[in-house]
Amino acid sequence: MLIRTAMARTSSCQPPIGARRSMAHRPGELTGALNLMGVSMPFNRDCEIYGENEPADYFYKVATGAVRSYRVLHDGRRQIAAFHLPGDLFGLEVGKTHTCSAETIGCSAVIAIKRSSIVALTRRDPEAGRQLWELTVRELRRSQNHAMLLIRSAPERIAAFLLEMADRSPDGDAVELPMSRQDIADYLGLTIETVSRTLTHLEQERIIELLSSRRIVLCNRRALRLLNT
Amino acid sequence: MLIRTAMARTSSCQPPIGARRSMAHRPGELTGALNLMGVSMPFNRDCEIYGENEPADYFYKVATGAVRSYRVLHDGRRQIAAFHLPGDLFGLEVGKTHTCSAETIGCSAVIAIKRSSIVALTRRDPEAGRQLWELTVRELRRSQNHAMLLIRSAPERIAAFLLEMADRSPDGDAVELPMSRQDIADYLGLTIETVSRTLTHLEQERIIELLSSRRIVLCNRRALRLLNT
DNA sequence: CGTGCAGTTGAGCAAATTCAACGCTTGTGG
DNA sequence: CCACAAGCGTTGAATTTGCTCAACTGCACG
Repeated sequence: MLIRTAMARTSSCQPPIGARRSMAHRPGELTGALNLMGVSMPFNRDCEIYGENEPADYFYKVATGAVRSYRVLHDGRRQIAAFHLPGDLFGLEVGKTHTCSAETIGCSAVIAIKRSSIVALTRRDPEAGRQLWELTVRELRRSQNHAMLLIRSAPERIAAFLLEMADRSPDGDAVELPMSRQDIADYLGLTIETVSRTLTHLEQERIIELLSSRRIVLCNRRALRLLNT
Repeated sequence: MLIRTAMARTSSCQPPIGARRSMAHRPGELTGALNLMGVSMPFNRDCEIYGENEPADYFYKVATGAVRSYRVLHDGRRQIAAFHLPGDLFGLEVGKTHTCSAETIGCSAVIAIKRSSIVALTRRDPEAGRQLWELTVRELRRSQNHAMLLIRSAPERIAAFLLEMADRSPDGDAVELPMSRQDIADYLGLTIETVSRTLTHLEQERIIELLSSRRIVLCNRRALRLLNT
C-alpha cells in the first residue's frame, strides 16, 4: 500500500465576487429560494471550496461545472465520496464542521447559502423544510448506491459508474466526463490503470466507444446493466 | 465470481401484536413523538420487516435488538448497507417504495410509524422536521463512512468496523456483536474467511481479544485507529 | 452420541495492484 | 513554426491481496 500525495493545487482560487440577494420567494419552493438567498462564487479548476473540519457555516449548490467531495487518509490515499453536478446541493452538515473537503473539478460556479438562513427558512416554511429533507434522502440514496458499487468487481464498478453518469447527464448515450481517470479511480476505489484497462476491454467488446478520454458513448446499455444490479 | 444464495429464512415471522397510540407529545421533540405515534412490533430473528420495492408507507425505529438493511444482487451476492441498533430510525424514503430490504438480526422489536403521520407532524411542527432532517444527515454521514471503508484493505475495514461498533455500543472496550460473520463480511465487502483470518491476526498482534466469536474486546484502540483515518 | 451449523484454517488461484515504460496531447519558449 | 517538456492516459510484466475450494473444529441441540 503506497503513499500518494494529494493532488497539487494548480490554479489560484478566487474569492466570491458577485452577490445577489433578495428575501422574496414563492413559499414551498426551495431551490428557487436558495438561488435568491445565496451568493454566486466563480472558481477555477481544482479550487478548494472548503476543507475537512472547517466550520460549516454555508451550504452550497452547483450552478455550473462540477465538484468533488473527498477525504484524504493519513497515508495520502484519497477517497471521493461524491461528484456534484449542476443543481446538486452539497456541504450539508448537522455538526459544526465539514466532514469532507470539496473542490471544483473544472472551472465552476457554486452558490453559497448561509446555513442559518436555510434553517430560518425551514422554520417559517415547513414545505421548504420537507424539500430540503427530500434532497438529503436523495443524497443518502446516492451514497448507499455508491457503497453498493464498491463491493463489486472492477468491470461492474465501471459499468455502474458509466450508467450513473449517463443518468445524470442531459444528453442520451454520449457522456461527457468532467473528471480525470484519477478522480474516477478514487471514486470507485480502483487504480487509474485498472480503470483504463477496464474501459478498453469494454470498448473491445463494443459495449462502449471512447471518442476521447473524456467523451464516452454507451453503445450497449443492456450489457452494462447486466453487469449491474 | 460465484453465486451465493440468499440466506435461508429460518424462523417464522410474527405480525405486530401490541399497539400504543396517542396524539399528545411535547412539541419539538421528535423521538418521543415517534414512540407515541408508532406501533411496536416484536419479531423473531431473521424476519423480514420489508422487502426491496415494497411500498414505503411506514418508517421504523429499532426498540430492541438489531436490524440489517441490504440488497441482493442478481447473482445472489448480498450487500448490507447498514446495521441499525436500538434508537436508530430506518426505512426512510422519499419515493413510493423501499430501496433496500430490512431484516431483524436477532430477536428484535421495532416501532412502525405511518409515514403520513410523520409528514403531517413535520408540517405542523418545524422543529420536529428539523430533527428528522438531522437524523437523515447523520444516516448519510454513516453511509459515507461506510463507503470510505470499502476502498481500504481487509485489516483496515475490520478495524474500522470494530471501532464503529464500539462507538455505538454502550459498554466500553468489550463489544457484543449481534451479527454473524456472514453479515460482517457482506457489510465490509469481504468473505467470511477473510474476516475470520483478519480477526485472528489482530488477536495474535494483541490488538483485540476474542472472548467468543460474538464477544470481542478492543485491547489497543490506538492500533485500530492507526489502521483507520 | 451423532448431526448440523458457524467459525476457523490451509493451499492454490484469480483479480487487481504495483512498478515501469511508452504514446499522445498540450502548452511554452526559442 | 518547431522542439521539447509536462501531464495524462494506456499498456505490459511481476507481485500481492483476497477469493475459492476444501477440510476440520467446536458448540448447541435433538
